[in-house]
Amino acid sequence: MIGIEGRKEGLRERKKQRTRDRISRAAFDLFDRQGYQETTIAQIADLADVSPRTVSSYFPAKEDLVFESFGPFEEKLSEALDGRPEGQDTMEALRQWIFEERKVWEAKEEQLARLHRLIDLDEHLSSIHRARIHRLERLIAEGIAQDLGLPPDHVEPRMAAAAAAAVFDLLDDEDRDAECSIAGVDRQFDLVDQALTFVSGGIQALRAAGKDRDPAR
Amino acid sequence: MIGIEGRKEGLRERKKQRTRDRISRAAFDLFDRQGYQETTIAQIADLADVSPRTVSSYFPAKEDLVFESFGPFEEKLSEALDGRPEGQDTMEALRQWIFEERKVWEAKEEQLARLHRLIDLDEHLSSIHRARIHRLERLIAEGIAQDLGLPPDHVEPRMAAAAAAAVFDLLDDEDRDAECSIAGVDRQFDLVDQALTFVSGGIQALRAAGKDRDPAR
DNA sequence: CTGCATAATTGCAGCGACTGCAACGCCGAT
DNA sequence: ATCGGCGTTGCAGTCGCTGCAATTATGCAG
Repeated sequence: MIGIEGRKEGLRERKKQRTRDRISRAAFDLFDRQGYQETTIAQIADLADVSPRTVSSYFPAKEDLVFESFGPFEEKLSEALDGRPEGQDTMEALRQWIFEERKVWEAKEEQLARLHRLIDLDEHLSSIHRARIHRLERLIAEGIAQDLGLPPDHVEPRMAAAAAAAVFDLLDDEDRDAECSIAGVDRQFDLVDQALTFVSGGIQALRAAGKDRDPAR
Repeated sequence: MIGIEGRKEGLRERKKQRTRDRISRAAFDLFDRQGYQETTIAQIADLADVSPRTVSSYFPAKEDLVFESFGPFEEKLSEALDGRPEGQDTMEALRQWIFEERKVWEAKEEQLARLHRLIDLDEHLSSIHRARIHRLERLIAEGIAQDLGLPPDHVEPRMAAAAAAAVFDLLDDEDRDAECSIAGVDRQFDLVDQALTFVSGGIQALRAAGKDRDPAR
């Protein structure tokens, strides 16, 4: 059945990928032109030259067409935080991770801008986007709680994580304003740095000040 | 045509309200028993003894059945922040508002707990919930930005607002663990106090430290 | 009490997203 | 060339939701 296990898994796979791309492309084309809600699966199928059933089988939910483009965000952050070097705190790991990912984001800059504009325009998409960011926030909260030796649902780690997770919104906003791309990238760098420093400072202060109060929770 | 304009608008209104309640009750009954997704509009209609069409006309979206129970949250917070006394900062206004609302929440404690458990169990509901909280966050961010004399999309106000908005999650968690209701209420008080103090401290520190750096954005 | 204007409720037809199932056709390993 | 399996498709059906038009209930004027 299988020749060499580790083979490129051949022509079939590639064709499948191309179909997936065609569908995705068609979708964004229509989304940009008519909006998300206004675009039907049937239209996408037409433009991609496949049957509607096929679209649904590649992308079980219409939203998947949009959010797949972000890539496996959560997993990546999770790995980055889990695999951080001994002694490095979560905030620093987060900062580093963002600067790593920056390269990827720059490459997809234009696409990301489109994406965010799309999401902003649709309430349903916005909701999902919020939920996704919240999941990142939870990861960060876990990390910080660990750093501070507190239970993961403790107050401060969660406040700090919320603040930290807000950098993603900041970055998203930069994407949205596509024109800023001149000095944009460097400003993003500054922004993140500033923001995360802010939060770290908060955590420090907290660590010192919060000791005399018995921990809630 | 109209007798006394300012009348209680009478019996019709009351009946309508009762119908709305019946539908809502039926819905929660089924949601609790079978889950949100698993419950169909038709079932709700049956149990409430109305036609499916009627359910949809009272609650245009299925989710509305769930989130209406929260009341006009956003509007209330917005008013509270807008109408805060001269000289009082946003954080303090928020704190006060939460302590005001606490009475209302206590009254609906059990219902809120059900609500949160329901929301946690369903991805779609969770998304919407996140979006709702995010809207509160934006209100807070605006307020803080005003306090600090910064544009509303500036870094620090948003970080601080994110942290502040996280108190809602804290409160929600308390609701979720319905058993804690013994010391629960007071602990909520403590929690909020602690949390908001934390954020306020952050803002103070920020105000002092951030002055020498030119404002990003 | 009667009739009437208005409002609430309903049924119906239809759209769009999505799913399970079964058939069909094409790729590629043998 | 053949055959097994996978990608693709069509079909039928479910569910949420909407617009429209008919029907029923309600409250008020006379």
